[in-house]
Amino acid sequence: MDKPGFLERCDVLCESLSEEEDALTREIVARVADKWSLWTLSVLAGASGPLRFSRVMDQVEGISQKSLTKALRQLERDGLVTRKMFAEVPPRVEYAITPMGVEMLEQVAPLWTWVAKSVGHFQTARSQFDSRD
Amino acid sequence: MDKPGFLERCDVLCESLSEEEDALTREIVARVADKWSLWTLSVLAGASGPLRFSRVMDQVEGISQKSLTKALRQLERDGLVTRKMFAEVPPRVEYAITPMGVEMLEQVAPLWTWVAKSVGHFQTARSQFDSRD
DNA sequence: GCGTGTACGCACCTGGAGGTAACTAATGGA
DNA sequence: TCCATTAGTTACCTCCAGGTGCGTACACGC
Repeated sequence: MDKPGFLERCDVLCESLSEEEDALTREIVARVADKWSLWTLSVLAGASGPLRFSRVMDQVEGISQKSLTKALRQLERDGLVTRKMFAEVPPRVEYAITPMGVEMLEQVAPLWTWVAKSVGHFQTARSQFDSRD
Repeated sequence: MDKPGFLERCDVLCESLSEEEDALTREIVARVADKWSLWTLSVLAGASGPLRFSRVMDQVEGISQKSLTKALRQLERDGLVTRKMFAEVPPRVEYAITPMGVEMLEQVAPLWTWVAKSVGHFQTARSQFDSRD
């Protein structure tokens, strides 16, 4: 079996990263699979401009206030989203995606579409496995 | 802000999936971020052939027996890995990556390398955020 | 006889993710 | 006067990932 392109590229890259950088890389990649982060980001990407907290919450169906707050904070901390507070009452806060956030989504898209396209393969693989003794 | 390519493609794809297929898609994507699954898969990809359980465990540094068993079972169930048992004592079991597993890694590679390449951006974004009042 | 090696399964423990519900502060409308 | 609104925060609870450690079956070399 040949060493696939994945390893050729990644081994080299990973060796050049410090332990701290490696941990951060894993953390960022992990965010892709987070239940809410990517969904939240894609809602902001799909909007025609900044969105208020409650507008985001409407579109990310099923999310709780607490989880949305947390997801947005993390995205903001990683520079994928901006947060703008207005000194009004009732409070108004607007969130927008950054160029970095857009770039991130673009990187995830091929993987996502491949999985969605291959969903049938996974279903049959699973049912085959499950119907064994 | 323009609707990025991610959504153009994914919205269409996601609408054509049943609720069950959509859940499965999310589950598979989540596996990418799993602490051990992808690492395990890449070890099998990098080997020149099938590997015994303990050989995999040597290379996936820090994993526990329990977690490796679980990761391999999931990968097998999803058709990304094959498991061959030999009726010997002491027991021998060999794991190998499937073509589907290789394909999966190839899809993940660009994302991973992009993140690793961008790790500096994330570091500065975080330290900026953290040094605010 | 006795330790060694193998690929687990099982029981127990811990931390973190994530849900619900209640509280907040100031304003404008009924 | 009373109430809804908004973007949180906090307390409380549950679930699950994942770690540790132990048991196991049996052939082999010493």
